[in-house]
Amino acid sequence: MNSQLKEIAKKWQNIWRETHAFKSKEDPEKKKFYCLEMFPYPSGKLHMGHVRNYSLGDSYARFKRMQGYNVLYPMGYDSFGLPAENAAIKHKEDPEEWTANCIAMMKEQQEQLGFSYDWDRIVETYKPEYYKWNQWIFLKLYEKGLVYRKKSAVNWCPHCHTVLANEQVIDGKCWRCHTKVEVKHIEQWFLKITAYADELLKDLDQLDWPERVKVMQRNWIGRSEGTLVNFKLVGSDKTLKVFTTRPDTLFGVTFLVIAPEHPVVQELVKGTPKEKEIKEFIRRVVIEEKATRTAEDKEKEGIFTGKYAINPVTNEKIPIYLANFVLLDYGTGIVMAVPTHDQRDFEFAKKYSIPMKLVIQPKNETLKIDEMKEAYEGEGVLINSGQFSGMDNEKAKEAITKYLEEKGLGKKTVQYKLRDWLISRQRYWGTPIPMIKCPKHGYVPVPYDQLPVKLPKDVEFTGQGNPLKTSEKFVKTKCPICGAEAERETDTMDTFFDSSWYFLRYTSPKEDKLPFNKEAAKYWMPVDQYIGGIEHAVLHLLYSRFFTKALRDIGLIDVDEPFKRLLTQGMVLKDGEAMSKSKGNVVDPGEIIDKYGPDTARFFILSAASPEKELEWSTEGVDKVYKFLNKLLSLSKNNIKRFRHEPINYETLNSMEKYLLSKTNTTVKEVETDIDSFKTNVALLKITNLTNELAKLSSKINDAVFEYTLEKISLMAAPFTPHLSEEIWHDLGHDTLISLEKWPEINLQYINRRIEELQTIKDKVKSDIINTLNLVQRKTGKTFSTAKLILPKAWKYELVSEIRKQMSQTKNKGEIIKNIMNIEKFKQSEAVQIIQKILKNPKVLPNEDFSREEEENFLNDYKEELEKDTKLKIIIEKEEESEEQKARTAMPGKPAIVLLE
RNA sequence: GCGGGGGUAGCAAAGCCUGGUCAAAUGCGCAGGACUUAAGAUCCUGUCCCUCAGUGGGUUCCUGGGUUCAAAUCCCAGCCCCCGCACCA
Repeated sequence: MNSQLKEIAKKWQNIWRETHAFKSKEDPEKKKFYCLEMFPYPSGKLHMGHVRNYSLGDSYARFKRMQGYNVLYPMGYDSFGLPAENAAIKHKEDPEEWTANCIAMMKEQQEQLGFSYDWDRIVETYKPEYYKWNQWIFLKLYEKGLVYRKKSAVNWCPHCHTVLANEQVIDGKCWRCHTKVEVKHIEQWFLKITAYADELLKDLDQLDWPERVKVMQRNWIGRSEGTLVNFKLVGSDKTLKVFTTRPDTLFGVTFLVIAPEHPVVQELVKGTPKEKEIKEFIRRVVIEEKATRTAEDKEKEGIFTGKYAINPVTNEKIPIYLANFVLLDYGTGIVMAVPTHDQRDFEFAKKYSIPMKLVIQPKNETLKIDEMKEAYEGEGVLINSGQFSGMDNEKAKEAITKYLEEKGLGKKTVQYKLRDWLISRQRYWGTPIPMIKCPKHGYVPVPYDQLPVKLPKDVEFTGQGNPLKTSEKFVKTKCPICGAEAERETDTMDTFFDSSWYFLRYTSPKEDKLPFNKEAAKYWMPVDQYIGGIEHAVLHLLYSRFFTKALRDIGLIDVDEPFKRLLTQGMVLKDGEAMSKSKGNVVDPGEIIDKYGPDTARFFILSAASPEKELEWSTEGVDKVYKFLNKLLSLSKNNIKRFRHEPINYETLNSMEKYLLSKTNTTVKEVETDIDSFKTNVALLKITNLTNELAKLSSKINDAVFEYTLEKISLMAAPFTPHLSEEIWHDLGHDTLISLEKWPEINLQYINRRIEELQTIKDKVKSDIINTLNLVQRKTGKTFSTAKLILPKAWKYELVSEIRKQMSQTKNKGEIIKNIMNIEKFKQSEAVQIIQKILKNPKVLPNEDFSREEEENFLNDYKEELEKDTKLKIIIEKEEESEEQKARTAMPGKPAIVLLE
């Protein structure tokens, strides 16, 4: 018994493998469904986060398959990256071997869990057959002008010995090793993601993604509309361009501030008496790390350049400062300062005693410069603003911009926070950037027919510098244009390049003419359901969107967005904390599978919490699931003789059988919608409930109904516990695979809400009898042998129906009472009580029309069971119209109970 | 500061969109019972307060208002918590 679930799992996994059950191919006749999880970095071992991710994806893929979709559900490995290289440095291992090993181990665990991947489509990014196409895409992007080289201040991680993209710096620290990043000024390769800024922003609206992910991307792209204003430099014909979102405050500008490292500064101060002092300031500010410089509490520091500019609308001469808070890479790196209406400018002006000018007056108060303790950033009416005075400030934004445009002093413009994507990495284990540096021709792309540029094997891993540089064979090459001695680029690509299009490769993983087959991609794309962690909200998920748009413009695909629907799954916790080695609270999936088998692990991780929420790992919970699954299995194993495939004759069924049929069908219906909307935990709960009902009623129902119900349960459970379901399906006498079966259709004729309702009344009656018995025996010391159940008077049933009718017609309480009082057959004094009870607490009003006979029949069917459970003789009686009843009879739907000695 | 998500019984967690079978699913914990030589497992029952042999009454779903015959659910205001972004001009 103990290992039965495990054995079953192995058995069916083998059968799936041998029959290629989950092989997928394009079929224009069928509706496709592309279900995908973020592919893992192959660390060698699965963790619970993986298990959760893939269990969610697999159950969904299986579900869609059962719904009749042609499902693409692949798996691969994001297998370039630092761990392999670090292993090479530390243990002298070959990164390629190391990686292949890790993949093999990981794949084995995934297979043990029974995920229904089409393994023939495996994609491994470290293989030349894959990264060749990275290089191909790089060159295409280069042709499109989307790749360029630029010297700039970049983030350098001293621990990883490489540069990082902006997206990979979190709180001034490296996303991988959490080392503080440093600033370096070097020339690097960039991808022009900013060319798609507007589209990346706009298309977010059409995505079925969690709102917070969309918000994070919106923030990251950071679009702001504003105005570019030209300020003339005094004593020169140069102009300084300034970006502002507040052109309405232009008349209040009393100084300009420039980022210290702005190139124009050198020019500005050259040969002036202040030159030395300013250069000192720049050095001090710029050398400081980026992180501390942009910290919120950083003291605002500045220095006067000795130069002046002209405010284009007032023609006033205003001083030019440098300050540490102005960022070179946002806007133009030059800011116009309005101390009265910007808090930062206000503080700066106070500190350096720069004059202020009020240009916006709020409606409810009157500001005076001398009394201001902080800047006024709200709305108001313009003052001291020439022809614009008196205008509402929001209107003035447009009016002043228009004025500037007419006079050639500025123009409307849009700014983004999004920066271009720096993809150079000074590490070995990545895709070589296919460029060659010729002394004569500069950087020259490697011709397409020379791809792939393979990673050399003759490199040294010292932990210092880029290992690629140590391979002479790799570095030394010829210029493709002139044939002269030239050097290969030794930078490799950011691994996020690999993961930005891998989902396309799955559609035709063996294609060798292009990165992927256009027709296949056209059929399968976009990914209908994508599942992964929130941590990629602005990394992988943004880059992939960019690639999709770029590849569309290259003409390879015709979709705008890669991932239609996204689920970000919650973390798996232990004792309220994330599992981590340092905390020693890691639960190893391998051990769990080994102990309980894959179905238990899958079922638990899917049922313990809703998918997007955090999940608390619980050993007791796993035990419970294990017991439950064993119970389900024995429900099949112990009843195999009952599976005789006899048709159900509805008319002859007893109440319990009818109840079970009804419950089964409503469950099928509900579970289907629950799974579709990823209420996986709720779906499993309902399946569990039905199974428990079946187990409870097992001996009281006929074989046909038993078989019917178990079959539906096995089908509903198939996406979650596929091995167990296959086994039951097999026990039931089918020779097909349940994994490839259709989702059960519901039989509306079997659905009878009334009978389900009565079932709950029956349970209630039983507990009422038992409770009453216990209580009365304790209090009176008497023993009882008989319980009389008294069904309320017939007219009460009619009364309830009448009240329902009235309530559907009017909402006026008084009117309802009056109408009913006019009906003579109801006993007025009691009727009023009932009506008032119902109106006060409408839940006592049953949904369906009641009939006393129906209820009586139902209770009679259960009489035997009640007698057994309560050890009392049960008498069911009707409360007669004339009879003076001692027991105050309950509302219809629930009989009164009288105990007899 | 901007934006997103939340606050439900001892705990965890459904319900809220689509108001009424909601004193509120389910799980854990706790209590009682059945079975058992016993333990375990399993099953049943109870678990806001009061009362009663049963119908019942009272007070609950962050706080305060509102809409409605009827609010955990809809609307308004406030408090608190979590997350993302942020010297962005």
